[in-house]
Amino acid sequence: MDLSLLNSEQAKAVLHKEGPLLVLAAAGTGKTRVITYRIARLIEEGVPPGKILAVTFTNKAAEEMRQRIESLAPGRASAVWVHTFHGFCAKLLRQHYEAAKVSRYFTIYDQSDQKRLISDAMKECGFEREAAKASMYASIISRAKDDLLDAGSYAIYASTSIDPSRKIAAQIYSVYQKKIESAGGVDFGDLLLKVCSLLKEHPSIREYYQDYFLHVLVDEYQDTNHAQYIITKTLAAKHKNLCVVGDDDQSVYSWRGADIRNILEFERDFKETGVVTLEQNYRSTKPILEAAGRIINNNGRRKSKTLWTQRQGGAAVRVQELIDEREEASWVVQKIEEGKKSGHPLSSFAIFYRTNAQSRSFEEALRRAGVPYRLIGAMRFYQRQEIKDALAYARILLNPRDEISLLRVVNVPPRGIGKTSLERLKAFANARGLNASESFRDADKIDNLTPSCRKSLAELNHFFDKLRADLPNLSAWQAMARILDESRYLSWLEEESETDIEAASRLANVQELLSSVKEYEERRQARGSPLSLGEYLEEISLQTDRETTDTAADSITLMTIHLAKGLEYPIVFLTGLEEGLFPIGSGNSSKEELEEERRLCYVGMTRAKEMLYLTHTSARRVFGQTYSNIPSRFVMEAQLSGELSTERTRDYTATSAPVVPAQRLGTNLRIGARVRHPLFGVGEVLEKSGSGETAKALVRFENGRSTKLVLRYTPLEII
DNA sequence: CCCTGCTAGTTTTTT
DNA sequence: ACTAGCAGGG
Repeated sequence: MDLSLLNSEQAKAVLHKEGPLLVLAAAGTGKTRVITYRIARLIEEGVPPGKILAVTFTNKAAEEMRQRIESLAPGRASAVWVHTFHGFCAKLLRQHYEAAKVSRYFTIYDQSDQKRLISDAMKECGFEREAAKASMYASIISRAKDDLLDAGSYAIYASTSIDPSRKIAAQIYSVYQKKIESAGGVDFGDLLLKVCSLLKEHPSIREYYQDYFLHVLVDEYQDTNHAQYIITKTLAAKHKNLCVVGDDDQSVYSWRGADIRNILEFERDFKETGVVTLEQNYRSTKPILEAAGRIINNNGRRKSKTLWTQRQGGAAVRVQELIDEREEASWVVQKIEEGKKSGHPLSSFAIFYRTNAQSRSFEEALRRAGVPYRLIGAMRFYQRQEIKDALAYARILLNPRDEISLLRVVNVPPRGIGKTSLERLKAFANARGLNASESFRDADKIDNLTPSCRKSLAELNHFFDKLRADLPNLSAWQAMARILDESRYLSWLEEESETDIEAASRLANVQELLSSVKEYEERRQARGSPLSLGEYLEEISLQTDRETTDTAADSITLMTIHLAKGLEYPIVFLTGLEEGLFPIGSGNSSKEELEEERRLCYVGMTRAKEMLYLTHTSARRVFGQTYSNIPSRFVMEAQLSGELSTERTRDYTATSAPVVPAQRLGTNLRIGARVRHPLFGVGEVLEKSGSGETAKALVRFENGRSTKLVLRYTPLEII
């Protein structure tokens, strides 16, 4: 192996022999290179590839790592265990389903399935009126699982809490857990939690894996949650060859349970840890690194690192203020067109934003200008209704107890099985202590069903039985094709498409799903074994987005900053740098939350290789209402000189409070009053609504434009 | 049981 | 501003 491509610190990490190793790899310092070289080196030294476990967070990262190992150690990469945490856990649970007390053919429920089930659980507990809070409870339950609190432990914890909502959460958690288990399902948190209990309660299994994995490597260690920490620690306990790579400055997933302490305290947790710090950046120009560095320096709790580069020169980071999000978008598009003229391919541009909603104005501007773009994330392929419908059929075939999926498609296409019939089915099931799926086949015994409904249920049952019987002889694609055909889902969409454009696009998506199954199948066949429907589902239920295979077309990229982590682009636009948007929710956010926003900003900036633009607007429409914004404190922290907008002289910390105190203006403002807005000019108040913080006024301005303004956020002046 | 008009939530980030 | 989910009538 050629080590000459590594700098001395990288080489130190690659060549580190036995014992724990912490690699603090700042942005763009060759983190993936270190981890893949290290694996290749281990293989070269005689470690069997099959006894190396490398864990990543995203499927994309896992795929990339596998490819890079393959190129360094040809023919041996496939034996290395390269997985996401969740993928690894799913594999273990299938392997040890009995010991883990899960159904052999368990279904992995994503967060939308989870939310549905939680709403059901809430109804059952009598919290119907709080249905809107399902996502809140979903997140409470998920965080509890990340912290390894099962329903029982959470109830104990809740009983000592003074917060009454904890007790409600505990009740919902317990009912939810019963439901998901009866449906033979696991959610993302369960994957981790159940593996932890498996390893804890079965010493023989634990010792087997502790023995088995000679080396454990974890990428993006700063994003691990407590459960992942325990899994890692347990697996590496015997050989103590644990190598973690990460950057505390890029920890941006605390809302998902990530605990930054895992990386900050690694040296304390694992005795005699080797520490390597990578600070030489190979990605960005000096001005970009310096600006990013000045910003991240405002964070208190971090392992101090300073990015540096040997590269000389580089264009200054540019800040641009725009009137509103429309102007922001057209300015960015204009810059892209200029860049294209001077020879940059479209693939070298990326637009980043804090929230998905911001993508819309960019999409509109790009479409208007005829610039091709790729939107990453937003409406994920596998989360689309029609895709979930199609997959629900497949899930039921494999896991007949899967109630969620059954209820999802039982009347799609319409089969005359409505709410009332389903209620009766559920009641019938409940009386027998079963879930709806389990008593579904006994439909003929259920009272009060209409004959047509009874007939539909019987037909559906027959359809499932027939396909289940044939399933062992079918490949994933054959199975999917038959499912979509025989369930009449496809022909139904075809019919609908004639009158409904949305159905047409859903049909196109389902057809795309079919071709993507085919693709998977062919890729797998190349490796020698056929792909079963079960294996296909396993792969994609942990996949949030289908990797875009058609990268051939030259296009620019749009995505949230979170999704941008780990990527790089020559020219980056970091947009919407406004107080309240980025950092988001300013005012009432804690110091920790603000520091996470700052890390996110740092992540976004350090994606740029050649040129970085920061934009902010003075007014932005949110929820259909115009808010007036001040530039993000991050703009000031970057201390950029030159082309900075005039706002630079403002005292940001002092003005991060609302521009106009609502109380004063809210009470003084009369209908008919003449007001002045810095952007829209002079106008007249037509209506007032709301009170206190939500007080709004409808103002017609002299340019003819009428806008409802939230007084708290609008710098209106009475004249 | 299906359709239509209303209401309420949505926009923080995702394995 | 937009939409998904729901209540109430056909």
